[in-house]
Order: sequence, then structure tokens, then C-alpha cells
Amino acid sequence: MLRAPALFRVETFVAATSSPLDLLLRKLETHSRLDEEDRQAILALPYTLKTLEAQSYTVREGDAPEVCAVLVSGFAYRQKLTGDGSRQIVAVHIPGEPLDFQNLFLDVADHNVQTLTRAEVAIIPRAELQKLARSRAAIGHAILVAILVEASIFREWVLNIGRRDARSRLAHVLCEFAIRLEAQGLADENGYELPMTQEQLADTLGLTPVHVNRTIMALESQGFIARDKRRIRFPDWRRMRDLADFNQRYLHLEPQGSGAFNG
Amino acid sequence: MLRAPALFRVETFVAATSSPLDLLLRKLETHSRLDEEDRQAILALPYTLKTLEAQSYTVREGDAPEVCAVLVSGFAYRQKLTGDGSRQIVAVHIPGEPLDFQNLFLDVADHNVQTLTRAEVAIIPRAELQKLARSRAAIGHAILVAILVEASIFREWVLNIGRRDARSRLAHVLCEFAIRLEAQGLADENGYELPMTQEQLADTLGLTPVHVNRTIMALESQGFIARDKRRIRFPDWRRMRDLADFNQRYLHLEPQGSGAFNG
DNA sequence: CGTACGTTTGATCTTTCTCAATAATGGTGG
DNA sequence: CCACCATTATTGAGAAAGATCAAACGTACG
Repeated sequence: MLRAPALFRVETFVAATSSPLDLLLRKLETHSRLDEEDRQAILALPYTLKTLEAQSYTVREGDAPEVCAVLVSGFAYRQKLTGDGSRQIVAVHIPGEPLDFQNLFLDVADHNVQTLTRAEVAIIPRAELQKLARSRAAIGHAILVAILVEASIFREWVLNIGRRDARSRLAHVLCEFAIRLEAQGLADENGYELPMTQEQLADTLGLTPVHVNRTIMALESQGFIARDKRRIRFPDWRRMRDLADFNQRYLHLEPQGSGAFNG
Repeated sequence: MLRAPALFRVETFVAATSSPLDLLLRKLETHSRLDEEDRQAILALPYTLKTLEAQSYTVREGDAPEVCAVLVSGFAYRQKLTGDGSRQIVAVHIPGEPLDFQNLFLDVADHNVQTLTRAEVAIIPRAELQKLARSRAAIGHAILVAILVEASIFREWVLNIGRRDARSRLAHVLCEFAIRLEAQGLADENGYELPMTQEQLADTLGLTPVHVNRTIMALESQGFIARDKRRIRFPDWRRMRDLADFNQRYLHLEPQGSGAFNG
């Protein structure tokens, strides 16, 4: 499946918001191929919509997870704390992404999941999704692949935090968000909205807020990024990508078509 | 299933080396429950044994993985490189662990897998394992859980590298290795052999070899660890665990029984 | 008994952190 | 619409953790 040009994708995204399950489907199809019957089976899943305030927990470390939430709108993140209370954000989730694949098959959650912004989530009964995964091999496979792609992103983050300096490290996550948001139709040549404070960014990068601020200002003054409120734009994508040492292979997206972030 | 006392486990490990598949079985059973039929099905898998020199690649970034290797003896690691050539080790594998669950269901590998020491691996045809995963739900589930536990370990490493200082960070991985090795019957109150150079340790911690050396010496002189060649021992496990801010929940092992590292 | 690799140590430099203060922004009630 | 408050962003100065460079020391192995 070739990705459609950015404008078209934005339109389909808008249309897709009419059903939360379309979003889940879109997400699974960014990594796997499903046939028409698979699609219908996913779209037929029962769910309830819920709106959560910013900073709501959807999973707490120690919980036995019972449901599977899919982010319909808004952002969320996974987080762990050290004994002395410092926080590390270990993943950021964008609209359309399932929040509970990581915990769903384990008896007790090993980390916390929180909304970053006010967010709508579709709550799908765990048993229904498991049934589908078992009865339709392609869907089970698509879920497995989504889990493996998340694991791949974790690995890249270990590399990013372990081996890149602050400037490349920040640039790298900004590139990652761009590509992931674009795949969901939420970013284009005008960049994207990143609803994170610099403190939250610091906790995802393993840095302090002060240093994140200085690093952002450096990226901006050196022309790698342009900012308007929380909107980030890349005046020269290729130059940014080189600075970030960014190669999107680890995101395991379907072969690239046209888009704002090629080249 | 209660874990047997350390001495007994060492014996069963020795016995288990008679069949590489016993090792895989033992590993899957540290996270999941299998019945007798499942066990027999795993033990009946076809495989070929192969000995690899230290630093051999079993998977290279960009490859399309074809086989599923299980580490029978020796250690291995997953590794990624930045554009300027610095290396980050993103996972370390101990005897008995499968090496290719992460890449097996993705079309193209996003990282490299290398042996750390000379190692024996059992090569299982990918199709056979997939067939088993499909036909026996408990086995498919056990593989999924193994993948999720690996992902959980990645998350803890992100936290460890992002938010702990060098001393706690090093202590943390030493604790992790202790618990994982003990679960495989390869560690007891006399500690364990860690066949890694300080340079490799540096690459797993996101530090430099010089600083790792200073940190090891500090841990030793402060009585947190005792060393004899590559053997590591903890004179006071509880004190070590506290320094490391180590909580083994993220390893998702079966409920603890007796063992050298309780308390 | 060298040679190569790994470990240890010293001196100095850089990045990032810490602490502290000031400025900007967004949202709220009047 | 405005004043106020809380949160977030920005800036400065000094401290600390960790990196870098360079050399010496050990040890295993051919």
C-alpha cells in the first residue's frame, strides 16, 4: 500500500475520526496487511468511548490490566519512576495508537500509562480483542507486529539516550514524532503540534528541563527547527535528519511513498 | 511452580544441557505455564546445533531473519550503532534464551545480534516454531509473553540509562543479571560469571570504559560487590539491591521461592 | 617471553546539572 | 475585557558527573 500524499491523508484522517476503530485499523495497517474480512471484524468490535483529563492514569504499575484502550484523540505516555522519585518517560503515544498491548498479556503492569493531554479513548473489552486475535491469524499477527515495533522503538530510545548528546537526542525524538504523526495524517510540511512541556520532554530524554530549554533554543537559533507555540516545523528536513542521525527503519512503516519528510 | 533451591537448580541445569530444547522450555516456563503436551511438543522440535566464535553475528541490521536461534551456552547481545560509530548494547542474553523472537516476525532486522563469548546455538526452523505457536495456544502465548518481558526490560533500561547515575546504573544491571542467571540456574550465593569486558559494559550502560572502571572499583571498595576474575559476588544482597534501586517486578518471573537473592 | 588485549590510574576538559531568579503565557473569575 | 494566578519558558552563575587523552600495568595465550 503506497501512502497517499499528505493532503489526502489529512482528509482521510478527519473522516476516520468518525469511528475510533478506523483509527485502530489504520494503525495496524501501517505495519501489517489485512484483508477485507479482517477489517470488518475489527470495525465490528464493541467499545465504549471515554474522555479523560490530562494526566489521568489508564494503567498503574502493579495493576492487573483488564481492558484495552485505544487513543482516539490526544496524546499519552508510559512512565516509570526511580526510587528517589525521578521520572523517565519511556514512550509517547499519538492518536490512533493502542495503549495496552504491552500490559495486556502480562499479569501485573510494570509501568504507568498516563494521558499527556485531555484525551478520548475507546475502551475495548480485553476478551473480545483476544478472541479476535486467536480466531483471525492476520489480526493476531498484526497485534504481535505492533508489539514488536514498540519494542524496536524502545531499543532506539536506549541508543538515543545512551549514546547521543543532548542536541542530537532531542532532534531525534522530534524526527520520530514527525514520521509517526505523518503516518497518522497528523503532520505535514507545516510540522505538527507537540503538546509536551519542556519538563516532560526532559523526562523523555533523560535530561533536565533547563538543559532541554537551552537545547531547543540552540536548535531554533541554528535553523534546525522553527517554533510557533507548541507547533514544530523543520525548515530543512534533510539537515535536521542528519543532525538527529535519524533513520526511520526502526519504525517499520510500510515502504515510503510521497510525504513531507522524504529525502 | 515454586522455584527449587539454588543447589538443586544447578543440578537440573547441568542435566538440561543434554538437550538444548530443555533450555528453551525452562525459559518459557519462567514466565508462563505449560502443560505436559506443550512440553512434549517443544521437546520434539527439530533443530541443529552450531558453535559460534565470540563476536559472531547471528542477525545483522537490514537482514531478513530466516531462523530462530536459541542460546544453549555462552552469552550474546543486541547492539545498535549511531552514525558516528558509537555503540549501544541494548540487551544481553544468557544461556537458554531465544535470540530471534524480536526479529522473527518483522521483515527487516532493526539491530544487530552478536555472541559475546564463544557460544552454542540451537537453530530451529522458523516455520516449525510458528506452526507450534499457531497450533498450541499456550505455546503461542508463552512466546508472546517472552516478547513482552523483553520489552519490559527495554523500558527498565531506558529508565536506568536516562535517570540513574553511574554507580546505581551499573549496580542495577549487575542485579538484573544476578536474578536472570539465577532463574536459569547459573547464579547462586557465590555470584556468577559475567563474561563482559569493561568496554562492553560501558556500551550497555551508555558510559565510557574509563568511567565504568572507576565505578566498578568504587562498588568494590565500598563493599557492594566482590570480584574474582570475571566472577561477581554480592557480600550483602539487600544493600546492593537498595543502592541499585532494583525491583525485579519488571522481569515478570514466577512468584519467588527460596533463592540466593531474596530479602 | 613477547604480544595483544584488558584494566587501572592521572590530569584536564566538557557537558550537563543545580540552584536561583526573572519573564512570558494561558486560563479564570470578576 | 482586565487583573490575577499558576504554570511554563528563559537566563545566569557555579558545581559536578562523566568524557577525553594519555600512559602504565596485568594477564592470558600463542
